[in-house]
Amino acid sequence: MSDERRLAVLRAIVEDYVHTREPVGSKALVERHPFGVSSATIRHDMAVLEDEGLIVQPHTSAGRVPTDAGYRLFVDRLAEVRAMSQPERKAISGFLSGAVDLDDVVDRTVRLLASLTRQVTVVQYPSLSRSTVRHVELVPLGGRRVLVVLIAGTGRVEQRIVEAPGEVDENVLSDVRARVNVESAGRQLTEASARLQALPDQLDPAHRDLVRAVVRALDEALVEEREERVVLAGAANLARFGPDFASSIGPVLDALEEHVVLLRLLGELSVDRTAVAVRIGSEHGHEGLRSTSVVTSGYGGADVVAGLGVLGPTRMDYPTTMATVRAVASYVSRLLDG
Amino acid sequence: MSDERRLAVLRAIVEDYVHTREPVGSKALVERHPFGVSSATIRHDMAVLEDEGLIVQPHTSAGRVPTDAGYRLFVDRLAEVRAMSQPERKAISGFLSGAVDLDDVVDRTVRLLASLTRQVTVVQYPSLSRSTVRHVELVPLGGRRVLVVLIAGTGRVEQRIVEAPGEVDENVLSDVRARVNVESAGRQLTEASARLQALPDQLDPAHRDLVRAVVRALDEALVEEREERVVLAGAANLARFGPDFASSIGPVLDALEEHVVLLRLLGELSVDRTAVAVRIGSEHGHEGLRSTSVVTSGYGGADVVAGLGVLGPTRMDYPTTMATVRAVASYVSRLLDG
DNA sequence: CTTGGCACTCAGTGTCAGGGAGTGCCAGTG
DNA sequence: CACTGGCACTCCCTGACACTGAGTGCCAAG
Repeated sequence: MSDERRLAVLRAIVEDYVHTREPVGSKALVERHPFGVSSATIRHDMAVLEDEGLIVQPHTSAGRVPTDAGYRLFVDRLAEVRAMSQPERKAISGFLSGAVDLDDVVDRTVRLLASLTRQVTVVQYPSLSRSTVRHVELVPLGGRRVLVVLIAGTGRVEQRIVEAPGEVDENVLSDVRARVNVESAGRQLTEASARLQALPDQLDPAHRDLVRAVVRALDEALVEEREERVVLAGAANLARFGPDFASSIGPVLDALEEHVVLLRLLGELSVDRTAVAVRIGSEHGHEGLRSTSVVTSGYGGADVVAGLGVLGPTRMDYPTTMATVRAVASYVSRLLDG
Repeated sequence: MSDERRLAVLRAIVEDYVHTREPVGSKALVERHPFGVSSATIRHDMAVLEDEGLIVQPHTSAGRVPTDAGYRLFVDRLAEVRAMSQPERKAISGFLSGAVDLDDVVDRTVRLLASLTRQVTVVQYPSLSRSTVRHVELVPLGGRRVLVVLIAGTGRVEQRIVEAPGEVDENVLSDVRARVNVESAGRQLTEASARLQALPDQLDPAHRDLVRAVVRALDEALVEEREERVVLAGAANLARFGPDFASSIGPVLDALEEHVVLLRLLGELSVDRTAVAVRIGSEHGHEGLRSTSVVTSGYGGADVVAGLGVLGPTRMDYPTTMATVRAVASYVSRLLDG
């Protein structure tokens, strides 16, 4: 049993299919690859591979196409990780280092990934969890409404509107603002949250309700880490995936609007969170994304704080995509660390 | 010359075509509409309408389809503006009033519009121009870098990173922060910008360079009004526009990624900026959007500060779309005003 | 101005045959 | 035992062809 050659055949099928987008047959295969055996032999190997569930034929008398399992084996054992060339690395770091603020970093990252991979890309905003509180601002909006603005150590900003129980007095607000900042500024978010819990009781009972409202809003923003935002780019590439993909385009667009789904995909990272993770076709268990694969990685300095990734047809160039995702994630991390 | 009936024929063609998505012929037309004349007569009317460039036939022996000019005339003179029903109004205001902050208002608005119209929707973030400065925060990021955060009266936040000429001293920064806020807080953006221009000269020469850098960054954020952000929703609806639209989907997705294009569309509002504006097919002069129409409106309180809109195939239900856009814009305005 | 009649055009559909690519199986060979 | 060449078979794809149906333009008559 030439186990070796059978895997080489699988690799060749994957590579050819990714390249031509058409089912690959035994004859074409021996012509393009120097196996040193005849097409009949390859046919036999292919039959075995099909028995193992690694390839299928769309219909009798057509070539073979890799299954999800086939791609999985390819990614795990056959793919040679392509190294990025020097100019590519240069281009990545150059483009990213031009960013002026956090929004811009995220924005540039997602666009860069999209243009490098020509696929759909997703970048998650860095999460607050490991971050510190830089400043808290309270802005009276007139009437009973107060805008609470939290500036985190990363530069990220959380906003929230609060209804006070009664008319808001500017002096009271100043007092509360000072107290809140004393308790939270410079501290880890979780610690700040704990300290703020105790704050209402230390204040003039008359303003307790207002303080409670403010604290609750802040606390929610801190602990819940709600509004985990993601940014998308390259949706236009969907149209370029080819006519065989056209039927899936609707469901995929649906999924892309469901940011919750995307966050889940980015959240389920591998054990080593900075490693590149690949989920193929039905592996990620979302109906609308059955014929797409997702390549993700964590990024963000010493503590990994967020994920980014690429989404494309299962028939994608895994080695290149994985290399690109890894390179971009590493550069963004370095940038945020510095 | 029964000018009257000819227009009625055009209206019927537009309505039927929007409904059936198929070229409409004279026979089908007289069956569905009580013109009181025969199909031959309608045929004659249609010939005239075609001469006037209001309708065309995709190929000989097919029904007629409205041209951009036909839709234009329909929108300008034939469409009866549909009123929103009571439950609809209730649903709109109910959904919008649940918003907790500005981000949430924009987010809910764009989703609401998308689900009501089942088309692609765009909402522009409220612009700063008429707004005031609420607070300016300076955050040392270590080394020579300083994060400048501008909180505007609307609750909008602008961020920017500045390289100081030398190591940043926390005390100096506090001083600058105080001065900047004195000069700008509570003032109109333009006025604040003017005042800040003069600030560097009033300070200790030793810190002038730092101050200049900060002021320049602030000023840019104020005057340039860069990063006019837009939010999208309903891109998935593109796939539902039907197979005849499938060929345009790529270019349209391209255009949607070019936020500059969208901003231009939202910016070119009508004379009365709160009125609903419609641009049909090639009217808006963007190649990729040749077969789409855009329905927009300004929104945002006493001073109109931003735009929102709907993008769909030229073959869209204009009366309903226009009514929806108008209603949503008016509710958001009211919400932001209150 | 309207109408019914008529000839014409053309997209869409269904059928059919031929070509091509690919497969599975089998008997033979080193 | 692995590999090979040969062969019959299956099924997609394409082009040709005819047919149908919807729609048109034109015209002579009401």
